[in-house]
Amino acid sequence: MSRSKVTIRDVATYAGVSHQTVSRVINGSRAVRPATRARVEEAIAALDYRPDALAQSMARGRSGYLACLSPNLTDYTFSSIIDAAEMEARENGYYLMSASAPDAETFHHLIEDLVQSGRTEGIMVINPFADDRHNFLPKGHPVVFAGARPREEAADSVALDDVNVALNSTKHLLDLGHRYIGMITGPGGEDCTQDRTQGFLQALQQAGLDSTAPIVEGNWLPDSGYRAFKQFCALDKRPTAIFAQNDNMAVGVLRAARDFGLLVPDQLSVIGVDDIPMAAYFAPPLTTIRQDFSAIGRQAARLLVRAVKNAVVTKEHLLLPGEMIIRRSTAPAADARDLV
Amino acid sequence: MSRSKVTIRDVATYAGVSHQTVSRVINGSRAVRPATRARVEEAIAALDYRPDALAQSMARGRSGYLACLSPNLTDYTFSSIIDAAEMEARENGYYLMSASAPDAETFHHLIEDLVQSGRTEGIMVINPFADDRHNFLPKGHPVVFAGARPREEAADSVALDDVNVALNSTKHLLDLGHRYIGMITGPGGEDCTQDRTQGFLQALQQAGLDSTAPIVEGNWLPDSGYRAFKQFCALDKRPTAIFAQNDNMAVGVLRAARDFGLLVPDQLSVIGVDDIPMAAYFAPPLTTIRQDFSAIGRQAARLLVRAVKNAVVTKEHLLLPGEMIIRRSTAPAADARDLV
DNA sequence: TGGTACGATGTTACCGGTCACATGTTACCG
DNA sequence: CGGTAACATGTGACCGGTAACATCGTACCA
Repeated sequence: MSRSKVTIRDVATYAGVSHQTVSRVINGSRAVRPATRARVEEAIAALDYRPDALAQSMARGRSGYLACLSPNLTDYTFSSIIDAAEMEARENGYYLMSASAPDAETFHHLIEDLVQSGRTEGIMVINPFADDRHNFLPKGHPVVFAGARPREEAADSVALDDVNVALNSTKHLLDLGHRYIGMITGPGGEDCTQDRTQGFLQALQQAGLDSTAPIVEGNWLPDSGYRAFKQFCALDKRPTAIFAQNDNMAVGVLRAARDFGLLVPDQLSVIGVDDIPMAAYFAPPLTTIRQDFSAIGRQAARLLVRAVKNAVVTKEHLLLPGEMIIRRSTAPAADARDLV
Repeated sequence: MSRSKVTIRDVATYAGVSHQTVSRVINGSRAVRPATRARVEEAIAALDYRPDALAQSMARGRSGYLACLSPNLTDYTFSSIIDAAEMEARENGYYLMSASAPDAETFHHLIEDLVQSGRTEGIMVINPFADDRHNFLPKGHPVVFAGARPREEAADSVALDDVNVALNSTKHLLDLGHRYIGMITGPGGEDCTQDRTQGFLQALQQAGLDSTAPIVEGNWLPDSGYRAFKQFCALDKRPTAIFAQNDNMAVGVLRAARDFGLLVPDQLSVIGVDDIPMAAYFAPPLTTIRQDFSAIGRQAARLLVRAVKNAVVTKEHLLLPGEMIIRRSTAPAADARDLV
């Protein structure tokens, strides 16, 4: 009942000390005699006092909040990064508040309102290079990019080693004897798409294959994988293996193959990227490259906290490795199999 | 450069008015002469002034934040609710900050720190009755439950109409001629599990079947569905259809059936609940009851905002209907088919 | 035993807004 | 033309903490 109105001065009066001493006790200052501390703590308990976080923030000039902007929250890859980041932030004494910005305009508005107004001390941006939104980023404010390498060096970043991941998945297919491999990419403008494409082409080149491999652009969603499959089928020569730049699209391929009577992996190998939780449950279970989303989130939060605390430090750009998870959607190429 | 230090009084001086007039302009008060307003706005632009959100919150006594606590963020059902709630909150002038509380202790601690300290004005709790965490909820503080009916009437709530959803899915199986139906439930302690179980039994009863149907407890995750399938197979008489209380577990059953050489839907029908985005991509595509997570989130946020604004209103308890999505994992029972 | 340093505590200003109220100005009316 | 209402603006307190500095007492050392 008296709740929510009891202030630090009430406690001070009750304990017979000055409000500053109460403040010292709250903040664990050593400069308080044990007896005094005990009296204050007793008063705090008696009055059920809780420091007002807003007033603290105001006085300290630190809000204690970090922000995380992502295109949405429903995508597993985003939400799992955020989940980890939030915990890491909390363990470091910060709250992470996440907001989705489906479009650049919302993004701009959020930056304006979250950052410029001092609500947040630092900001984490997931998948920042899907459009021109990174241009709106505030100068001189701690920023970390998660899930994509930054095009500029101005901020810390944590991302999957996309080039190598693509390189390795493609190599896996090559090792299985596939010589004509199709790829389904993410939207062309995205950094991540470009890196994975680069890795793919690099692997082909290293194998001495010309890079006339068929490439279809998707949008990360299963249905675009489904449609891409149909495009591959319309080609004169159908690829014997498909590298989808994420699991969602790979799953679309799996489904399409089934619908059109093509056996995976016997007639077509499929590999994805991410290792979404359901990957093992499709038919057949999906071979993929696992991303450690949790690590990405935690590292990003850690870098952000660091940037917030020490104004100037050299920027770090972390590239996390992927882990190949071989399930049953990839197999030796039909012609290669004959040789065995 | 001068950024972040320019205050309302700087603007006032620049415009030759009092700080209070600037405050009026910021807040869109009508009581400012157009000419004055123009001068102030000019000053604001010239100085690149942005009101300090913290100071505003402090002075107004309102933080402008709502909190959302959920067991985690990675689960699609949670993240999609939160995503929608966050947007709705934002459209109503609030920020929603979400935090995951995997266990009751963390939950308790978060409540303490987020609510009691005045950081947030209201709190949304997703899936609140998994353990005793709801006992920690603060009295006299706006609360809304999302995703589960509350056991007490003290707060608003928005949830799927679990009883009817279960009733209908079971009826669907009964209509297909199945007479021996197995069920995989969520953890026994959860409200949602209990409601869905109730609907299931109710449907059986209405069909004049005794309720000796085999029931196995799962944990909402695919693997528990897989294991449940094996338990069903160990029975003297194997069910011809399975109602899984969520899609994840249904997917586990699909996978297990395939692994053990049972054809779905020919030899076994499977139905889930949720309609996760991937539901259409399994083999076979999963029949399920769609939950409108977005509506749940938005409604919950709307109720919370309402509760925050008007201290006392009668509590609302919204029950949203599910939508049956019939795909290919359910089919007439083998014996019933013979009759056709 | 006096001076100094340090530990414990109090005092006052301040963070950057908003609020309640006072004051000044303009307009309207009898 | 004086009085009053409505409008426009200014003044000072206040929100609930923290920071910087002042003060006081005591222990230590020469």
